[in-house]
Amino acid sequence: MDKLQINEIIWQVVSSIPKGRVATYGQVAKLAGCPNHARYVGTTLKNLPNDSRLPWHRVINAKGEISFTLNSDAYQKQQLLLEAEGIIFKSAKISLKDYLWRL
DNA sequence: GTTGTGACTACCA
DNA sequence: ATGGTAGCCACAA
Repeated sequence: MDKLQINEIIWQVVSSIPKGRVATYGQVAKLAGCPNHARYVGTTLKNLPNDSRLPWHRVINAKGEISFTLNSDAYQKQQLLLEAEGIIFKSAKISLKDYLWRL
């Protein structure tokens, strides 16, 4: 299993996250058949071209937060994309964890 | 080969 | 609940 295939699987898993739901890096790694590679998922997403159609914004960390430094422009961009899908987590009662992708 | 780094996690105090 | 820490592992320099 070479790494190009791993990337393809990761892309496939990410693209299969239902709209309006989110998944953690660990979750994606696991579904891709690579437990303990949560970090690699992040690196992979980082390498994505800007015009990629992949819903990378639906991938968050295990704490149920966006994995960018708070209020960085990348952070705000992701938050915007999420809100565009109806994922609002600024509310006191609702956090990103409430949108976790469950099978 | 070695070292440092990171869009991560699970534990533990 | 919260912060620190130790695993984790691919990748680039």
